[in-house]
Amino acid sequence: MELTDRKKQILKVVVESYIETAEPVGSKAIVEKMASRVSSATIRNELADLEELGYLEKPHTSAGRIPSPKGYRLYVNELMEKHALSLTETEKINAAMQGKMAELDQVISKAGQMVSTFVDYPTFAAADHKERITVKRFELIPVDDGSFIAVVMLTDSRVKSQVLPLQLPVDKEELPPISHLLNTHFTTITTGEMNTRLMNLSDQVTGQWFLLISRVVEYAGDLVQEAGRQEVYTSGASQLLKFPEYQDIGKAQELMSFMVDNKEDLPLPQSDAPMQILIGPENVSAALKDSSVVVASYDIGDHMRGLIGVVGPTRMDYATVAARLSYFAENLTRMFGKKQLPLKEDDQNE
Amino acid sequence: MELTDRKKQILKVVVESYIETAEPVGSKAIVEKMASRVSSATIRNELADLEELGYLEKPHTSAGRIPSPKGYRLYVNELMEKHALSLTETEKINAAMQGKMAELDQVISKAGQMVSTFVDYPTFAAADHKERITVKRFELIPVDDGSFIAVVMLTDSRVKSQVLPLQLPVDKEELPPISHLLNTHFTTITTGEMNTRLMNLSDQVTGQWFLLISRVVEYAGDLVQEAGRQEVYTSGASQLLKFPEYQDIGKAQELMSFMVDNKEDLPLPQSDAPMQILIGPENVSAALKDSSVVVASYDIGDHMRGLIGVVGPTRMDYATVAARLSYFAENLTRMFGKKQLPLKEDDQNE
DNA sequence: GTTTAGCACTCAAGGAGAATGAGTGCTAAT
DNA sequence: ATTAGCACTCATTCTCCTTGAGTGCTAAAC
Repeated sequence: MELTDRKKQILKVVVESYIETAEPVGSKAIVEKMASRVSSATIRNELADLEELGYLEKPHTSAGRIPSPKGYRLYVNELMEKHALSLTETEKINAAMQGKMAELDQVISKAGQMVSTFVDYPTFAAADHKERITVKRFELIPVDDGSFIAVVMLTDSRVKSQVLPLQLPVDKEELPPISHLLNTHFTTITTGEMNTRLMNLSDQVTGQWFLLISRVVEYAGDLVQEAGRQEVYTSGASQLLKFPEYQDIGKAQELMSFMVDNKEDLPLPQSDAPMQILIGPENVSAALKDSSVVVASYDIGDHMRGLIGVVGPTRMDYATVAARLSYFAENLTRMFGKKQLPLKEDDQNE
Repeated sequence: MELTDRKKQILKVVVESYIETAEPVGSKAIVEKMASRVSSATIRNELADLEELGYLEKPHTSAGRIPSPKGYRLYVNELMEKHALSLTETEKINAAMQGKMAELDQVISKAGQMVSTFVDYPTFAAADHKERITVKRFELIPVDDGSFIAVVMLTDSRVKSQVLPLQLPVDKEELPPISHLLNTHFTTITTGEMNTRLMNLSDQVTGQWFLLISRVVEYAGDLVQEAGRQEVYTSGASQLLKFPEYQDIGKAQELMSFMVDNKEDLPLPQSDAPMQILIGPENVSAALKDSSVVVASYDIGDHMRGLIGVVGPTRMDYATVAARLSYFAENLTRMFGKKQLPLKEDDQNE
């Protein structure tokens, strides 16, 4: 059987109507929304065909039709009209993005928050490192006899610091040579290598030095570890509850517990394309089997990619969400992608 | 009318039964759980009295009784038996607390998480500063011609740092005197005062210096501002959905949106006492009018107090929650309260 | 060979009673 | 003061019925 233009037209009407109302769509309703004047009986014949082809489903015999995941897929691929943003919409987005997204750590989560409020769906946000993060530079600052500050700069230009206390007093004069040693031997390597080098060092320096160095290396190791771990932020999760498909508390709780309490376990889709739409069962995660996700990615500096996913029922308003999300992602890349901003200045080729 | 011992006894049975089952409690069920052998008719008379006194309520004429907020209050104040933790419970808590709570920033949120998983209710966590936080020390580290690292140590011993880029190149030699200037003029003062001093400085130093200093002061100002702002963390919010009282999606969403998306707006109860129970309408926040909160506080260092609140329906298991929470809070104070740990070493009396 | 009118059929949703049963309040006897 | 007993209330559940939206099929019309 063939998928005629009229069948596609009908499928489009069904999808869009169902997205709007969450109610099964009947033949009569379709007639009214169609350009060409045909009778409801004709539509019914076409609907039967579309169902046989797998694009539509019936909740029960005497209900209208709802789109199947395959139906949504066709809609998204071929039928959906690229929704252009209105001037007021772009203005609102631009205004929102003016805000203070200076701190790199905050960019990712803030971006997710903004998208969530703007598309009216829950979102998750994360960042992918293209390369492994290591320590780029150490610096030690004396505080008093019993403690000092360790400053650790990572390859992604983030700088972390903490007061580290010591059992033994340390001479201020000794800190510069120690940090020199750290910089020459403990940068650009993995935590594993750090530990081996630390072991090798144990009989080459005084116990005093060794103690201090191992404290710093431990701290740096934690940082590298933590930086490598994918931090996932979510925003607007409570909006899920407003959708009729999550009125069933069981369904709601399943997804909700992922979104708010087990963000780490959310399997993030790989993002080769700038934008990707995952419909229902296309999601790997079982918790998302009845939901859809629209994911976009954007550049952060030269070595990181931010990821924003919009989560909703399969009946999500793909056209609007996709339009707004991609506009956001493009602007984020524009703002943070190049190494022009306060965020980033890798000078590895020095 | 008087509140006899038997009435109290009955009230206790009603509260505990209702906490367990979430079903109105009838006179017959009460008889079975009472020590003294009386008939259900007698209980009914007593129940009528208790209702008249405002301790109980009826959902409708032919249902059993449920406790009113006043009833819960009496229960919590007088009737509740202090639930002692079993050995396995304390062991589990102790084991959980061994974990890595080293980073001060993480202590607060981690504490909330642990309590949530341990009491099986959602929690919020925050920290209260007893004193205003200001900058304790500045340090500037050269990176390259175009940028430097600003290290800012706050009075609560947290150290924050960031790469700050500059338009003009800066001589490494100039950084020490600049940080000396910052340390003598911009520590221990409010952001407002920082700005006035910055203004005064404008015609006393070169434009070069001024630019650099104002970048640092701006950064420090943001930090102080941010440190002053109450950060609120929540954990386990999705557990709310498992309680029958939040099966009504409207109710659930109201509280949920506070817990996951507007944490900042959660009005935190003041914590003079080490532990406080707020029942239903005793909560100031309208969103919590039908819920109860058990709050405990613990010391972090000498100048901070952590706050953990357990959120649940008014039908919350006060005895168990209170016991576990207070055990946690005491241990947290033991772990972080004194200035012995990696966290804290204020030497203001030096 | 489409298209359409017409009709029988299906089935969820909603409403009206009726039965059930848990629970009450009251009264009169203990 | 307590209790047995009884009439009463009312949410819940079930059944039965109606309604109406929607379908599939057939036979005629285009």
